[in-house]
Amino acid sequence: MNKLPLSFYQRDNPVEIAQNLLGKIVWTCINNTLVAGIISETEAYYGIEDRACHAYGGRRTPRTEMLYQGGGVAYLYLCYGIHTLLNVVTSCKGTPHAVLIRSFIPYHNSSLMLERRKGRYPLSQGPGVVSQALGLSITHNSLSFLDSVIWIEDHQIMPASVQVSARIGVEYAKEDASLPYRFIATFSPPDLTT
DNA sequence: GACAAGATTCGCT
DNA sequence: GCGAATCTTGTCG
Repeated sequence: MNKLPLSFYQRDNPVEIAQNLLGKIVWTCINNTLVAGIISETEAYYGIEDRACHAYGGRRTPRTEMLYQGGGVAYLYLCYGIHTLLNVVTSCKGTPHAVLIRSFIPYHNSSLMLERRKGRYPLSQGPGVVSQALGLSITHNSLSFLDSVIWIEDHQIMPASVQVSARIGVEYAKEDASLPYRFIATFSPPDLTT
């Protein structure tokens, strides 16, 4: 097992970490059952300077407090009252940077993901869908990636190519909405599912 | 205490 | 392609 160390998360640049997370493997063990996926799409949220970030302008509320706790924990929140979105908190204590996991490629136990998705496809594309497939809900907010039921490993899988674009669904962030903070990886072979 | 809006998904037209 | 679903959070009074 090659769990990512705290030093991976506590670097200061979430854009770099968002790119580095591509090809890493995210695991969850919920109800004593393992599932895993190869991270294939991420978005960076650049703390207080980023209008799209919940902590823009240094805002501190009960919800955003999590973002200030220092890298290496999970930030999950409910979007549109329906969907749970999974973020990786990065940087050090006091700096509210985060990376949103938007999609992954099923790597282990895709049959359980299909069950959790109620037979629907896609299995693991889209931020709300990612949380469903991994079995996560807001009750898993604040969990540590170093010592809990969710963690990320490095299996030395490198993307074959990486596409960069503007983030999705953040039009309200005005000029920051067009920043190139979204990263989409393709792999070779394209389907590594076990 | 009330209200508007949201880092989305799904089903139907 | 469009609109409903659904509820927490943040802001304002």
